[in-house]
Amino acid sequence: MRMSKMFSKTLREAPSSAESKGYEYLLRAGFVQQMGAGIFSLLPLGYKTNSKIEKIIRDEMDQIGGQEILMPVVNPADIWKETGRYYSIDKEMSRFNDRADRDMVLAMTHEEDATAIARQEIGSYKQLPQLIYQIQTKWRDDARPRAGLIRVREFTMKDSYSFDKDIDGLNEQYKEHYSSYFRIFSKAGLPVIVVGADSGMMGGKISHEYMYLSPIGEDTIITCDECDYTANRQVAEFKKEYFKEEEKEIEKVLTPDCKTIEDLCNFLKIEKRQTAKAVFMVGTFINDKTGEEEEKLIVAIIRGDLDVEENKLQKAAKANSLRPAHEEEILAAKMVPGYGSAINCDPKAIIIVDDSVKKSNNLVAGANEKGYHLLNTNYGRDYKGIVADIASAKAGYTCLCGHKLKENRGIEVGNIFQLGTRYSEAMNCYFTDIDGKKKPVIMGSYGIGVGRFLACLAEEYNDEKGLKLPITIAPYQVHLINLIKDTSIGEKIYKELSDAGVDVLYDDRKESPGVKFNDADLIGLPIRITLGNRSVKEGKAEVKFRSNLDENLLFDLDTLTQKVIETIDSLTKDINDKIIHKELSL
RNA sequence: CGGAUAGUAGCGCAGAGGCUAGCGCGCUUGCUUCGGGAGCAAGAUGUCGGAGGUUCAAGUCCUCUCUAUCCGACCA
Repeated sequence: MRMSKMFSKTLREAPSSAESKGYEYLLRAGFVQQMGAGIFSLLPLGYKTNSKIEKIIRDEMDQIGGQEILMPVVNPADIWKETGRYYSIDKEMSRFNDRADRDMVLAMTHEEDATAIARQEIGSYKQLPQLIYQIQTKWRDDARPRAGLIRVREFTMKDSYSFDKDIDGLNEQYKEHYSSYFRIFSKAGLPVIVVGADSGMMGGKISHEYMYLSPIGEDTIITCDECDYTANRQVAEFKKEYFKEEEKEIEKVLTPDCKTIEDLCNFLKIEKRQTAKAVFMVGTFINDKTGEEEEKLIVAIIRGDLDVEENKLQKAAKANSLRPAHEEEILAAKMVPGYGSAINCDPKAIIIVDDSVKKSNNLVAGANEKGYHLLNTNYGRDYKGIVADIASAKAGYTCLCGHKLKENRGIEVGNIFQLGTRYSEAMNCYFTDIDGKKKPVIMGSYGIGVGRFLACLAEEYNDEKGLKLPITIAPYQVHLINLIKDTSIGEKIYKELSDAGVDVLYDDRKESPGVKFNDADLIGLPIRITLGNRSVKEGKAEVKFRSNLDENLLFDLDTLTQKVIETIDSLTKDINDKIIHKELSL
């Protein structure tokens, strides 16, 4: 490609909307352009990179037996009504009516589609296992897109769907994806860690997320260096210490102005772990069949030294969504904010008790009366509820193995889910097994956000001058800069390299050297060849690596193409040598 | 959806009642220059986000609205 003909231009200053380095460079180098909130176009450089990422993904998916298909973005709402997600997913899924007033949706994921396709094609165990995948546009009307390409509304996703006759088959395909994803990310040079995850609205059981660790990430990942435990905070477990003593009688005490646990502890001169606090939420419960919504007050009781993890709470309460309760709602259920507990509350409220509370006793809790608390409250004796782990893990807490946990921010670039029969049963996707019986197909679904993948690479590979993407995914392998007025040598080398199959970006513009070097730094192609009078006079070209601009090599012009190909091979080999082979045992 | 900020030339910004809206970069033409964002000269570019209103006079004040960004709620 000749830079003189290139569609996009580079920007000297960052557009004001760019707040992360990676995103700033993607904009300035002309990889992407924003169209609206969370809506982007990929310009030629961005699209070339995107295509290289997709190729790595396709190769890997094909390798584990995937067959590429393409499903529609626009779906009849019927299939989404079959699984109930038409009702359970809120505004994030966009809906409209077609000319005949039929309900339509923009598919935000394709479990429904994949299942609808599979039920047509699969009838016998002899056809299983199967794996289909697609790389396709998703629209998710996120309430708040942010951070450039990290959280967008329209994006490209690789999603694959596995179909098996039994759990062993599912486990097999799940493990294949587990390993395959590591190879995909490492081939592109993106460091990721895998974490145990919440299966969220997918509704399955086992699931993992692939996280790129970055301070701009929106997920919190809990890890243990000692036993390699890693989990999204939404599901992370930790070891709680319990304190049991002889059970004492409940006792009401005056505790003026003690609306927070801190005030209460200072006033009573006790530790936070000796208290039980109540957190009030309102959960929405949706009937999958009718779409009817119902709201119920949820009271979460947790020991004062811990915090509630809303995701865990939502699961324990089996709620569709949660929001903080308003004061009136709390009062209506006979509880008092600031002095609340589950004791003598409205029986219609759902009480979820963290196991820390069940296993401790004689805790100080609210008396549901302004200015009063109760000493020595005990779960079981004084109130009952659903016991679950609803506590949020934090750095410094103790891992189940006994060591200290750490926390990091991360960006989810991929996920794998075991769906089981959630979709096949709901959508009547059955096969006849060897024993002649009809059984639901067992499914898994596996996603990679392609645009987010690119965004993460841009975050990972940059410096104060611009991008420096790895050779496996950089839009071009070589940046050829001609500084000589007589362009004949530049033209000759450009042709030689191109003919030899090298991906070259040739700066043939009539620009000053400074402009050319700065643009080359910004776009950051891995290998830079500079043709200048100094070296060309001696029959040589200068070669630099974007990853280390201080080192300057001289290659003979006669053998340049050959040497460049060798260099490309060696850079590629460096990355391939670092491909992570990791297996999951289930 | 709540809170905050911002919309003026392709990009970054100034102009905060006064008559013809500016600066830097970029863009166009010419000459010179040619190894780290060149110099000189001559140019072009705006419905001041939109709609209403106040005023003799509105980028400038008021109302409404749209859009974007950030914080939060939310997030397969």
